[in-house]
Amino acid sequence: MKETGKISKAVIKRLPRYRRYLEDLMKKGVDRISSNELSNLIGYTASQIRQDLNNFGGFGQQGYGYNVKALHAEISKILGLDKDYKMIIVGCGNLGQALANYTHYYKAGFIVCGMFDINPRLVGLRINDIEVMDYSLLDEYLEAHPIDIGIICTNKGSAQEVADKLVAGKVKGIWNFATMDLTVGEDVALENVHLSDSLQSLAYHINHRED
Amino acid sequence: MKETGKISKAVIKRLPRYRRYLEDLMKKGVDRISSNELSNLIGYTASQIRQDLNNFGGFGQQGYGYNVKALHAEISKILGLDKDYKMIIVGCGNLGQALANYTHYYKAGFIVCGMFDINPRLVGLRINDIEVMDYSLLDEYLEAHPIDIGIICTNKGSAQEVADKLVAGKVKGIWNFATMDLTVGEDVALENVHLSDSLQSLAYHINHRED
DNA sequence: ATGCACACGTTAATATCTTAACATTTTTTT
DNA sequence: AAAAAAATGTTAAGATATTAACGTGTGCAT
Repeated sequence: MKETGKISKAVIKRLPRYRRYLEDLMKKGVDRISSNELSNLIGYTASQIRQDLNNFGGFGQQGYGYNVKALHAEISKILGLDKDYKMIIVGCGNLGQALANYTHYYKAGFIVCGMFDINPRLVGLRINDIEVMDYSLLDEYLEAHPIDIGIICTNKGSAQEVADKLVAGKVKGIWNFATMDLTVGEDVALENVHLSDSLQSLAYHINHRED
Repeated sequence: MKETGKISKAVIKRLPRYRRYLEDLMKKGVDRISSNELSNLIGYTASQIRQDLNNFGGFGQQGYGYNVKALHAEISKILGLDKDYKMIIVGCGNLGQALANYTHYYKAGFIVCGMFDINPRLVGLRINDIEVMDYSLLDEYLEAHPIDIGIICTNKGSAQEVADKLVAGKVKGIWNFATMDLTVGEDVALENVHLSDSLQSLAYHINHRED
């Protein structure tokens, strides 16, 4: 693989999408594909596809195109999907519970190891075979179990405190669903899913459809 | 308000974030704020903030700054949050159910009017006071009830079919949670929440934290 | 009342991202 | 076997987006 200099975030955001289409193609038994054909499927220009992929190395072959299976494997590796990730969920309301199931079903490699909540009614519950533990046990749990990803599904009032605990507990990344921007150290990856923002964007576009 | 030419999507994505911070400021009783102070809070450059806001009109005043309450109201209006949106949810698994509650609690103005599922075990259930109807009734429901937003929480195999029904039923926008890119007409707004893509991005960033 | 500092709106410059063009290599066809 | 077609990697051009610079109007202090 080519020396990865500084890859822009826009490129990274596109990689999972490439991967999805390649997966579909694999399932259909397609062996090879050109940037032009991919362009027709995905909707990015062929030029952009070649440009994107070339950030990481020359995966294709002139006159031939790309080997679907090999490219899928390369992208998976770039994204780090050849590894496993241990995750915990903090905040076990509807969304937290949904994610506990979601990740279980859809994403091998992302393993929910524990769940935490402050609500006594939820503590002790088993969701998708994972026990909900009391929030006060979070610190010591993190000390005893190395965790890669912390998922925050609390209300916004608690989110930063939870993030601080996760960072102190040496998680490598945080997946944040709280309606709030978190401050974490440089060495912790942060991915926000602001559902509320997303819905508001949708509202805007609904009102400006003729533009 | 200024004539809205063609506003870039990046700007729109930032508006809800501005709005959130302004809401916090309102709650704290702050009356006025400068682009510099906002910059320190939000993390965008002051220049970008002025640039963004100026796309829609001159909301500030030289030597003074912006009136927090007025700016909040303006942004709300731009986003279309001065209106109500009737929504239905198709696919009532964990995620669909979570959203039924989520939107209820957190977003006045976004009203879940109906829920649909193909699973007989879910049909008839009441979630957050909304009855889950059989999926086969979707078409006639949409004919009888004008709906603004359709939320797709099905698996990817059904997502395009559902989208087609929603479009035929004259929804104005689709909020898509299925792991799939949908094709809809030009006159329908589409907002994707690809959780799986998001998690994969996070994985990438976890593995490239020193860059 | 006058001057100074503040801070917007706007124009200009810079940086980034996307698209197009092309030279080269491989495959396919005649 | 030779020529034509296909399709990459890469360089160049064009388009967007971000940041900086600046002129001007407003408020506050002396």
